[in-house]
Amino acid sequence: MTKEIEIHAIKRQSLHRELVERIRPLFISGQLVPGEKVPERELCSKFDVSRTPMREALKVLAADGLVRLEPNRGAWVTKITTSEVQEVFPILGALEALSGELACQFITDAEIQAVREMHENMLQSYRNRDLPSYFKTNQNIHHAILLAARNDTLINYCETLSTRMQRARYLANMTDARWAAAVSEHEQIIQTLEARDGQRLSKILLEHMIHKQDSVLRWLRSAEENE
Amino acid sequence: MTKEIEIHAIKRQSLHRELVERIRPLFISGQLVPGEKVPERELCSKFDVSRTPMREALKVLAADGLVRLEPNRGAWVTKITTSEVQEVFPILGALEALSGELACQFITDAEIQAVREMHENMLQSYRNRDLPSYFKTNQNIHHAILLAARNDTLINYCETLSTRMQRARYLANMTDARWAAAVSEHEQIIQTLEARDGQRLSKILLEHMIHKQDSVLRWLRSAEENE
DNA sequence: ATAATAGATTTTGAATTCATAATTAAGTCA
DNA sequence: TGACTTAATTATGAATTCAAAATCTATTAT
Repeated sequence: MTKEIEIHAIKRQSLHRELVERIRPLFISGQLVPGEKVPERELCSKFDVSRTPMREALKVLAADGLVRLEPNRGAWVTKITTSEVQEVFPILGALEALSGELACQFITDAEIQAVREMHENMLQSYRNRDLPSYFKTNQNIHHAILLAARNDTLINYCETLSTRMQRARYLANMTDARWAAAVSEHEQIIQTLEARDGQRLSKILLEHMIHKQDSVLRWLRSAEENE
Repeated sequence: MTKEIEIHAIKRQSLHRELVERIRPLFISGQLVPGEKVPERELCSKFDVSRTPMREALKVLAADGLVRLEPNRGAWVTKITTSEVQEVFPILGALEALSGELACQFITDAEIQAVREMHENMLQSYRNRDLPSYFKTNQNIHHAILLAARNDTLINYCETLSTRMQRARYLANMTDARWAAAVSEHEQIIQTLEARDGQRLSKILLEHMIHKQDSVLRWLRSAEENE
């Protein structure tokens, strides 16, 4: 029996694209801090590229709202403001609601199974009070549902907005009660996904997002106090 | 009585930003045709800029999905495919629904009045069977509602997606029955806005968007036949 | 004639260069 | 000392340059 050889088109990357992909995580990891200047020259030497592709990448990141370009004064990491949070979360809520609706239509049984397993892992992280691990698995679950929506544009939009909001590390500020509530919300999410009840899933995801927004706003307020 | 002098900060623009704003309309006006190559050099000489800011602008337009960058082969105007339409309209629907909901919260009486006037103008264009004028007023109405949502991020997203879809000039293909239905949907939209019924408005806008999607898909199918 | 190859030309991506704006440092005067 | 000027330095934005890739053209072989 001959096995079909899978041919993948050669994926050629331009430097600016590679840079965008490699700089984006720096916002989440905290290496690029909101309110501070983007060290263009430093990034160029770290990635060993000239200023041209780096500046192209910064233009794209600016279009995504991760940096702000001040004419003749360079690029600055955007701050997370109350008004930004109040703008972005409703959008993210509407889009996650849509992703839930679509996911229920298209997700395979195997994928549901995989999400259930992620959920069990997340529960374990919760029991261990392992916040970083909980956070990662949590994200993986949302990402899996998003993928199941089979809509690349939607994936892009959600990820861009998510990245903007993830820079607020609100989880560090989450109360025990809120954490417990989030876990129970997730149990609902999985059950509704298993039942493939799109309408209900979209509603739950929207509420989940509103709670996240509240957490972030609370975190913001406490962060503002401590400065 | 002394009148307060209004001071506006000096708005400095970078070339690439100016270029993005001036190139975007070329997609709607049809000067940049889906499937064709973006004539980089030609655009540079038309706008009298060097390739650097032009290429920066193209990177941003690519992030918006208006052009596709093929490594070492330049930029191409993205085609409007069935799958793209099926991806984008549901997103646009969700976001317009959100904008309707928010608009009902924030819109002023004066703004509602202005929308009502635009609507009357649109009715006149409809009676005159003046499609371009109808199209323009139609857009103005949607834009006014979007503005009333008081959410800049939402405005950006809706406009970007709208631009992508407007390149499909489906209106040329609209049947008389569909045109009449669209007008009556608009009458509902205005009434619901006047009643400030956010829930209902978001539902109507979503349905309106689904009908638009149908029109575009029909247009696409007929366009495919004629090639 | 058609297909294949080699060379010339053009286009692209990215590094470099250069003028200008912004910032910092040094100097001047009250 | 401290506010104000001015010069030096640095950073930024955009034009230019240059190597590599793609495309086009001419030539040769079948």
